[in-house]
Amino acid sequence: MIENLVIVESPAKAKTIEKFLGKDFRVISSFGHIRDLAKKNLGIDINNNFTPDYEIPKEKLKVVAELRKAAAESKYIWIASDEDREGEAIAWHLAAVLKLDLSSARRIVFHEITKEAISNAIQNPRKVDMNLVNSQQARRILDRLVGFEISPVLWKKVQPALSAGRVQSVAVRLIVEREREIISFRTESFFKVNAIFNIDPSKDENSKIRAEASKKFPAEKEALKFLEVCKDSVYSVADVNVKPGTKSPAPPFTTSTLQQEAYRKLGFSVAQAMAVAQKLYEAGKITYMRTDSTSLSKLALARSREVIISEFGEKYSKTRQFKTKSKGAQEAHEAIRPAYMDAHEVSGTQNEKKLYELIWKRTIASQMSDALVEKTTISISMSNSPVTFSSVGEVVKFDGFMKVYSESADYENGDDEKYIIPPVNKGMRLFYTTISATRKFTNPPPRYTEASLVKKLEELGIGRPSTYAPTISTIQNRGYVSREDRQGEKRQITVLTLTKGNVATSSRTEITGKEKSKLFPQDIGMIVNDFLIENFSEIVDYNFTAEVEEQFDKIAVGKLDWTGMLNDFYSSFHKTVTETLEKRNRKTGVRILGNQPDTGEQVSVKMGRFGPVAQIGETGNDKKPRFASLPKNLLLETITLDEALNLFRLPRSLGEYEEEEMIVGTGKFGPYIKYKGKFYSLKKGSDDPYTLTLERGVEIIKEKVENDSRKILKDFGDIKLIKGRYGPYLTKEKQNYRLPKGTDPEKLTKEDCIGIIGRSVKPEKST
DNA sequence: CAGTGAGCGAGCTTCCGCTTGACTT
Repeated sequence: MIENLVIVESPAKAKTIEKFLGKDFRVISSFGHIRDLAKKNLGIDINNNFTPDYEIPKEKLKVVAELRKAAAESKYIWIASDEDREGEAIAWHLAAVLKLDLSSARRIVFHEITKEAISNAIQNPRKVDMNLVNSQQARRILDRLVGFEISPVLWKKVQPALSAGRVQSVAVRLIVEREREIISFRTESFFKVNAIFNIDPSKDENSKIRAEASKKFPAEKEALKFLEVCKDSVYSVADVNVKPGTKSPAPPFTTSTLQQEAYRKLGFSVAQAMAVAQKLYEAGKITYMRTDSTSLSKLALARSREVIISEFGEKYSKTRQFKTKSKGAQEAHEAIRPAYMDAHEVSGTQNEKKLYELIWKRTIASQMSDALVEKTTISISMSNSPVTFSSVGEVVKFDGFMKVYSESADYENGDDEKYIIPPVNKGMRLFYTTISATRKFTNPPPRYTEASLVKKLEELGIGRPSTYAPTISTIQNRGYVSREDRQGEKRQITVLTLTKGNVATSSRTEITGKEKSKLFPQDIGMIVNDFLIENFSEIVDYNFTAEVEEQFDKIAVGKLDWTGMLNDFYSSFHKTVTETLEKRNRKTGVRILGNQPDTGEQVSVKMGRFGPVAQIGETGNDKKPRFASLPKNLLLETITLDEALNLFRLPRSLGEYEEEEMIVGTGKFGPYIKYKGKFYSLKKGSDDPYTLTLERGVEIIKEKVENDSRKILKDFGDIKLIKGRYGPYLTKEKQNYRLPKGTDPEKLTKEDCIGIIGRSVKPEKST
């Protein structure tokens, strides 16, 4: 019999706490929630005041059995789930499942995992807060109602197996609307004038001043005219303005800011950042990684100060506590920080080291002094034009936190390069070295990355630290959006350059529209989004979550009855659901593009059973319509008649090679070549199935054959050792076999392989 | 694995938030 049992949510936390609490205490974990609404059906008795039907999910049965056993063996049970809405609900479910008396259950909370905070908590137990629990029940039930009533409407009116929800549908909406802004964006061009001035024309580069003209010119003609004016102008310094300023460090990481910086600085996907952070957390190297709080424990503040003073000196230290400002933050945990501030680096994989270093730097920087900068602006006047030039330079007088870490921006703008301005005085005469007018283009708004989408969701107060990564997976898994690259296109840039009294015209190429790992909406995402906006505008409104959160907050403080709140919401919501089912037609995103020039048949596109298709002709006529699937880079919304007609040119023959016909087509996995009964994928972006030549086709086939042969480590005839994604494996007659642990693939003989295959029992295919 | 697009319709799909594994061809 152990005197005391403490239940926390996370096993790693349990391990740490147990160390603080002596041998009268046993600490175990519930692994998060232990009960949820029934998996099948709605799980809510609507006609009985929204009574929830809770059940223990199958995968939680084992944990619950262990909890029950431990509870039976203990005299006192302390429920130490997190101090937020979900944590309170977990406490309540634990009390119910372990049959604890609610009036006497010992509910404790602590924000920091320190001996002091924990003993303090043990000395001040309280009861389970039913108002807070009820606000969680309202949240849970509302989400179930929204998800489980709207999704079936989509199955009927759009396509099976689709989904909608308070969080995911807004995430999709953001991406769809951004894409439409990009589609409707019209690029404009203008000429920007940059100059390099010199203090003394006989001297060298050290006295160079880079400046930009205050005026932009709409076209080449005007830009050229201005350069002609520049030719004969006298330039002088009209003003020198020196302004001191300070820069402050960013707060320590929350889940959202960690995901953003891990993407910007390390190129991690949101899911990858979380997986690596989880490893660091489990190894006891960082604090909890799912948090919305920027606050640091007193201990962390003190330790950071020690580290900063010993490494950089007293004047680099400035202890700060940051206030969390994100909407709906619950602050059950600390910010994400190193568990031990004096550990600069950790052992582990490359990614673990890199992410840890980022967390260490961010945390330390947050406790360092402001940087002092001096911003100098020179304005330069012209003798024969009202246009002025200005040059901006920034000098760091004291680096402060910048010694360690600076936050990155989402979209780097490229030409704000910093440089040091040479000393100049007002009235000083300047001489131009070169003045150039360069054609520039306005850019459409940027597409979201996973990380910038998380940032936006957090700003809107939608979703929680534990759901950002799963939400982004969900909207991709449903096919609503897709993370993709784009090659971009070349465009010519005209540059007019004035040097030594002569204007020369040149041109250079730049790439525009290049994208890497950006979120693109898919046709089905756009159709579902439009359907939801037409029929459930309240739910997909950007403010919906904020509005219901306000009500949950009222429930949490006892100012609003939770079942009443649900009733108000549901009565109008459910009416919308039934009306939509009754009155709305199926939505296919159909567009009629025009007619086939030769036959006059109608050409249209729509979402078909197996995805987006182009169609020539109509059903119900004598002549059956012809169909062609849309490739990934064309949207139903923007495809043109010519693009649609083009799709019907495939598959086509490239001619014969060694007396066998080579066919190029496009299928389930993109464009391919079929030759001698085998398929070869075309290179993404560089090979176009419409213009591919026989010669290139032969090349592709040869490359593939060569690549495949490199994957074969050993060839024993019918048995081959292949280099695969998860390490080497054996293959025989299209069956694959794993190597037993500890096998050295270098030393495998054919006999060894036969043995491994003989001993391996193929498990039944499971899902 | 590189297709499919007639119509009927059984039985299935689905939410958000807490937490980690077990396992991968």
